[in-house]
Amino acid sequence: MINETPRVRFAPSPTGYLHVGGLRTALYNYLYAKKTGGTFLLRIEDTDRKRFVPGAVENLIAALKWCGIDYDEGPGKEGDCGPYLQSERLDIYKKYALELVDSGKAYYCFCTSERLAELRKEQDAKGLQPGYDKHCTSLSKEETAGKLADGAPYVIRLNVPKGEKVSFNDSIRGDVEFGSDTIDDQVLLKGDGYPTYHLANVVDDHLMRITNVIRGEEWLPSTPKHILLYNFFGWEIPQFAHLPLLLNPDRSKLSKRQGDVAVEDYRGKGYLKEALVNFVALLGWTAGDDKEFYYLNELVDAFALERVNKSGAVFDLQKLNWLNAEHLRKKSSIELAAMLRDELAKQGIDASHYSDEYLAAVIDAMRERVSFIHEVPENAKYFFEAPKTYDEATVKKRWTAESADFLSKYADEVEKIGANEKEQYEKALHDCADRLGIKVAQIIHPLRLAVSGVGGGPGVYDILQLIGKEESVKRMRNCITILK
RNA sequence: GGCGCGCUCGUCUAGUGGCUUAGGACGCUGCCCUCUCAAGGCAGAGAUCACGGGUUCGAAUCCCGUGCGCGCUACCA
Repeated sequence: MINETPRVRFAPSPTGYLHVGGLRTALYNYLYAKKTGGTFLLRIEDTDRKRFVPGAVENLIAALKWCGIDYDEGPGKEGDCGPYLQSERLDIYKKYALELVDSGKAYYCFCTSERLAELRKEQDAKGLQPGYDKHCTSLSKEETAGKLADGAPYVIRLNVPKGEKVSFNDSIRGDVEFGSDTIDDQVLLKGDGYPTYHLANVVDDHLMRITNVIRGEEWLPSTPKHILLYNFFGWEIPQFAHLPLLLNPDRSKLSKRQGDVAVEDYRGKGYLKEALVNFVALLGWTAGDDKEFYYLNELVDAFALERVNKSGAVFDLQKLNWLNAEHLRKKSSIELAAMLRDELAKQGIDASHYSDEYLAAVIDAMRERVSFIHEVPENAKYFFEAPKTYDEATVKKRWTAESADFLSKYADEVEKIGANEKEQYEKALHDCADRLGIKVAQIIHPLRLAVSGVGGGPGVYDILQLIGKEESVKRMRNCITILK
């Protein structure tokens, strides 16, 4: 075990967006670092030039930042281990690859992709496991030097020994063992001079003094290659922890094909960062108690790597939605009012003449009834505009032959009210019902319909107070003429 | 195919040999509350703990085998 304060990293390849699975990996690394007083770094693994996406790194960093996950070292936050973009460290990888060649732990390979394809076909036909046949290890030093001098294209491959056991301990899975015969002579340095993941990852984890490698389970099968590399270099092996996968509803690895996978997708759909982070933290980890509502700082206190599960977890939108509603209810009205203002603009509703106080009051009336901010204008547009239509089912259920008359009488009463207070509206309604000798419900339901156009929502008196006396009366009269 | 990992309600999970008639949460159903819709409260349906063998007085929990699922098997990460 490495005896210093923990140093962990999130090492994504910049694909253009932050995958929610990546978010969870980043989060667990972050939580582990914060919990143990360690350091969390961000390293960008951009070693595949074919997959270069402009702006991807910036997007990734922005997404992490939005989630509240700050790194101690990384792009833009140089520590003493930079640069943190692998594409800027090419000479380092080459140096180490060559070192391995010198010690016989790696070798130059000049095989063409055609020969490799042919080899693969043969192995396939014979039912053998695919893998490089060490063909180029038979080259003499002179032959190799000659080819290199001729400028022949080459790669550098790992020289995997035969008949050995490669084992390591995983914090989540315990001891894992692989036979070296099942490990391919992995390419370490590609034809274009870039390293593959395996080389770059091991070299950087060592150089950056990483103590705990916390990454997705998809890396478990290639870990023995990494172990071999650490051993060949004579480096200390970090403690591994392979996280269970995030799954689609059909239990395959969470993919774009079956729904949203990018943090920005969820952000765009109106999910709160607090809810997303909370939800993703619970996919594969629990403190062991019944607590399910967490803020990031609480997760730091509660987190324990030993309590991470072994099996994959389906990304269940229904539970995410519930958590979003929970977090929505805990946020301040002021904060939500600002979000509501943005949302109104997005939905093309002019809210410039509404005060922050008014929007906050609308939030307070609606917050227990929605899971997302965008549902406020969607479900309660009547706080901003008079209803243009009346919900058919509600009209059928609540509007009777006498409704127009009752409502008209109530409108008369409302006009006489002095203060715009919900108690006043309520008192007026009870008085009106008493005088007419009817139940309050006979006015309330048509009233709600008149004022909101729909059958559900906050208490009617709250609605009346919010939209005000004049507007309320106007809506009542208007409804009467339309539905009469 | 090979290698590896996994397997408790539909989903996320608690459970580390007796406290378990397997607990909680989401979702679902019903009731209560109520001017409506929510929220909240209460209740309910929902898991032969993948299956089969062991070990043990006793197993969801330990061991072995089988099955199923998933991941990896690239000059992608």
